[in-house]
Amino acid sequence: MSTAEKVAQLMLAFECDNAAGSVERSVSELASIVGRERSQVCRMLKSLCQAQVLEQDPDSHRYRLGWRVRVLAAGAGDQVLVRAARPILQALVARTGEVALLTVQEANRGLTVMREESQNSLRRGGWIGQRSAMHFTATGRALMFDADDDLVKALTADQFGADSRSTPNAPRNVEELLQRLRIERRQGYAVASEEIEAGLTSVSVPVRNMHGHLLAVLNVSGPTTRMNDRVEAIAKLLIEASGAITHALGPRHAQDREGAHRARPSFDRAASPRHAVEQRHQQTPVPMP
Amino acid sequence: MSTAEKVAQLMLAFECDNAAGSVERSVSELASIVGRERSQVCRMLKSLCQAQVLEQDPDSHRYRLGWRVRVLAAGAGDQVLVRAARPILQALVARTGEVALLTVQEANRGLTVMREESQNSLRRGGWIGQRSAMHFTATGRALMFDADDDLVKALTADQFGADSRSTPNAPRNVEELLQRLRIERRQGYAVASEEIEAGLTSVSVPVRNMHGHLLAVLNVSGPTTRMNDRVEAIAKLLIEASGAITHALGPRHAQDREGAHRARPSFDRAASPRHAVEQRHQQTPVPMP
DNA sequence: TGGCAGGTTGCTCCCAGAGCAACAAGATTC
DNA sequence: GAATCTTGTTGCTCTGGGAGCAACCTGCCA
Repeated sequence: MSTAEKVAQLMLAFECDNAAGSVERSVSELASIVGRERSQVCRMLKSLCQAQVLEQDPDSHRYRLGWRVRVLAAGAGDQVLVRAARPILQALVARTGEVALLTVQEANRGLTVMREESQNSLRRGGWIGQRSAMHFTATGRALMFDADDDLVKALTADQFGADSRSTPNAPRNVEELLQRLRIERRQGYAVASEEIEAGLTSVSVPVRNMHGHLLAVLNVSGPTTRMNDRVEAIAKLLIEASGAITHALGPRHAQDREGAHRARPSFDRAASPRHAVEQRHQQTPVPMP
Repeated sequence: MSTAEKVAQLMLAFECDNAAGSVERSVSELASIVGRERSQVCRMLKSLCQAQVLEQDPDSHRYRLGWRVRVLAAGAGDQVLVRAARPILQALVARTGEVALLTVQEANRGLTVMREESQNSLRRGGWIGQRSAMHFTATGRALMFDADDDLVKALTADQFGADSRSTPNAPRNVEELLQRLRIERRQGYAVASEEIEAGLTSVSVPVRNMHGHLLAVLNVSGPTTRMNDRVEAIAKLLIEASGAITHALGPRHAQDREGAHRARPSFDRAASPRHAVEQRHQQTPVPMP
């Protein structure tokens, strides 16, 4: 492993792994996370402080990510998507009063990359950095709207049974999942109750570019009690919102890998890491409602 | 320079340096920015892609920051401050219809770390990652509200004349600046017209913790035509908002370095890099309005 | 077709990172 | 209060990985 990867690994050890956030880590803690010597980690941390990427609390000696990382992130990811999605997420929050999320695919998980909430919405329901399972979350299934059966199987192969947080509502096996996906594809949105936490319901729809390529998933989550009789209305809003993002992206955004148009920003989807699952989606441009 | 610093330097080369954003860079470009060999940079970039920190466009071969960086940033900086400030910035946007910013101090510059805008506000006026001069911007001067004259001189020593973007309204020398600061301290807020762009007016107030320690600056910017007769009203809103943040931070947030209270997150202010200017502020707890 | 720019890879040399041990300071335990 | 443990940090040595050069390949342009 190269030093650059080690540095990256060390920085990524600061990722929020829950909604609480507030990541401040000690040298020993980090050393055990990345599996390296304390001395090593200590020196590397000092270098990163030098570079203003990290900051160290003078009292507790613990480290955390500096402001510059926050600045960096403003330009991270697919900027066209980010800029198109932001106001639309805000509008969704304004109209529903619930939390709105944008999630991209990372290997065989969903990775939530954007969140907007209203001032009086509950501080619950998905956080930036949350990894979602593919089979028992609305977002995960919406990410698989364009996947053929084989790909669905590959993406969820190791997940059934593994993750115990699934509820009785969740599909028990691949067949149930495929059946559920067929229904949800037809209706154009996915729903899951008790997805992340008990009493939480979320509705998800895919976001596509103008070539029909699935880029991300748009999601609204709220307490089941508030959501129950609004699911369809919210789904309708979400589908409109998704279309609005597609429109805002413009025709020049990305294209299928096969397409030879020479547009500028044209990354696939999320990261495409060295993972067992090859993420080639079936290319079925779905007509925009 | 250690490899870790080089890696950091390379990542920081992706920082947005203007409002346009969209940072996608080629190997050669990056090599010239960090002043190193293309081959070197190329290998380092590949490692960072491996770690999913960067992504490479398969067509153009250019690199950009990945989604994981965006995720990282959600936990970067003073989390307590970030969480307290977010809803208050949103409220300011809602009430004024203009852009609201939060800026911390980084050496002898202001570094804007948070931005909220309304859907119909102009896409202008400060971006995340913007560096502000201390003397001819409202934000810069608000950052110096607690600084004594010597510190002000030190912070702005190399800036007069150097930055040609200053306008006729700007203080020409340290004396004028000090005079202006005295007035602005008394009224509790700083104003600057044509600060960032022509036709843009911005109003700034300091944000403090409950110990009176200056943490950041809150700012609202808009077109001069819309701002002109609202400056005082907006300043009043800003001062209230600043107080609300102070309140939201809670009594446990930080303390003066001298204070021996054992609270948890207690970093000084922004980054405190190896810079010529020692940033020790005069400790004059200013009563909260 | 030839030249050029830009991304990538091979190869060699030597510097910087790995590992160990030790030290200082604070926390914890007896 | 002494002993012990934990944790952050630094010295030192050795070797593996980063630096630098050159070459290769591809797409672009004249």
